[in-house]
Amino acid sequence: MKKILLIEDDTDLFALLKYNIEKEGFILTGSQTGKGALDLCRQMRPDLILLDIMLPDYDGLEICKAVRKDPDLLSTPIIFLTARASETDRIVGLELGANDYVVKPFFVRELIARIKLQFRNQSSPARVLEAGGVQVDRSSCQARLNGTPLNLTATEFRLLEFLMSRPGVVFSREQLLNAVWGQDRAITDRAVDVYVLRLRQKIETDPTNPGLIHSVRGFGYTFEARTSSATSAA
Amino acid sequence: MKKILLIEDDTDLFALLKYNIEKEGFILTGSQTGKGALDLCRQMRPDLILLDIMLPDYDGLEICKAVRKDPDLLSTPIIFLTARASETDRIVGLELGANDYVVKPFFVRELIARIKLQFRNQSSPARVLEAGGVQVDRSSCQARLNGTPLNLTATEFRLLEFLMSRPGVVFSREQLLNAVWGQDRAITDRAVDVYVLRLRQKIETDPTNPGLIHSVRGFGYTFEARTSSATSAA
DNA sequence: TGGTTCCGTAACGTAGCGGTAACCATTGGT
DNA sequence: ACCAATGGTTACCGCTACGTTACGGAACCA
Repeated sequence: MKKILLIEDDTDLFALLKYNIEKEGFILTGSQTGKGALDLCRQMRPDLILLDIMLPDYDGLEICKAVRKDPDLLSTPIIFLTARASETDRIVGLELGANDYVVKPFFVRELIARIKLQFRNQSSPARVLEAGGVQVDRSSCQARLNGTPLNLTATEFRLLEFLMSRPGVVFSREQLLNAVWGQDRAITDRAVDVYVLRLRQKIETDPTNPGLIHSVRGFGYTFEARTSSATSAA
Repeated sequence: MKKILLIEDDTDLFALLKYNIEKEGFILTGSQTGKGALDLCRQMRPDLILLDIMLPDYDGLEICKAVRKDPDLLSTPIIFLTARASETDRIVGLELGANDYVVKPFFVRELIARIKLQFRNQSSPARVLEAGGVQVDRSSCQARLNGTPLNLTATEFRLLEFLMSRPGVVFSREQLLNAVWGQDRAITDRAVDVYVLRLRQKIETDPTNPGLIHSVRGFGYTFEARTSSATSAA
């Protein structure tokens, strides 16, 4: 189930939210101080962050900024809890990457609705990915190359799916291990190389394809369907 | 500018929203009936849809469903305007692909904030630095000079990225070693010089460029895109 | 139990990156 | 004008990072 991180210093509100959110079936971890919040984030990798903007020791906006700078947490949705409506301008106006906010006092059901909204919208992006003649159907776990089915293994599929979910973005081996294999697995990063090789052999059979999975020396791998453009390494 | 489609039957509210939304610089087209709304959508391809859930002739939810089925409109964000808080459950609960909602009566500023939120979230946080014709894209680990890709090696890229992250700030060789190479590495500071040279060769090919990486004698290096102004050293 | 598929590691070859050293150019002080 | 110090430039070689192959174990199926 989805993991939610709640950062809120008010003990009463914290308890209230914890009770109600867990009642909805989410797993809630919380911090009542801003101090350890960021480390906690990196550790638990929440699916969503509820962030009080006014913390005794930290500004919530600072935590938000820090999260957006961390490549691993970058796409984690953040919902702000703010005390005054006037603060919404700051939240929205600045390029912080806030995904939503609620103004105190709010109905718990309102917050729950917005949490669910985030998860809905997250999963909405295309059940099927397509680029460079490769189609990945998330619901049937089937990949096709120009219509003909590819026989990918589970790991191959997840790797391809993850790479294709953000075309052009370079992922380090460690990021790929975390995303595809899971964080705790003790796995050599060279395993990534082997799987990239296997994927390449399966999806780049077509010689017209200029290459879809690109190595970026010193950084990692990226998926990109290039039309016929120039070289790129970096 | 962004085009917004407003579907709302209440004449007063329609006028109020039209006035305020256009004041924010958005282009607003509207329909007071649900009937032609879908065709209007296909025609104008709005960047966002504001959809009243209670229309005299149509259910707003039906329009939403239809939009989500149209491949061209599928990813257009929809914000619902709903009369009762109890309706939010339907909006969120069903797999309609609503992106957000506001409950009437609402503050106009609240709606405006949520509109902006949609547009912000759409474009994932800018991970690109730009100055003096040089663009550094952190997510793709690619640097470009006036659009044409530069072939930077990993170290070159990180050095350029770091220098450009704080334009005008002078960094000592030691600071650069710590930031780009890591703290523990035992490396001669002259290595920095070599990499600055290599960077210069790659990004200052254009003779119009007056120089982007500047040496500050006795101190270190700085990145600054100077128009044509005078130099200034410590 | 045997066979097959999948998974991850180990090992090897190679291209080119990375860092050093050495030399040259420039600056600045006296 | 001289010298010292700093920075620019070049060439060279070790070694890292990656591609690739082969192998052993685990899981699955019949």
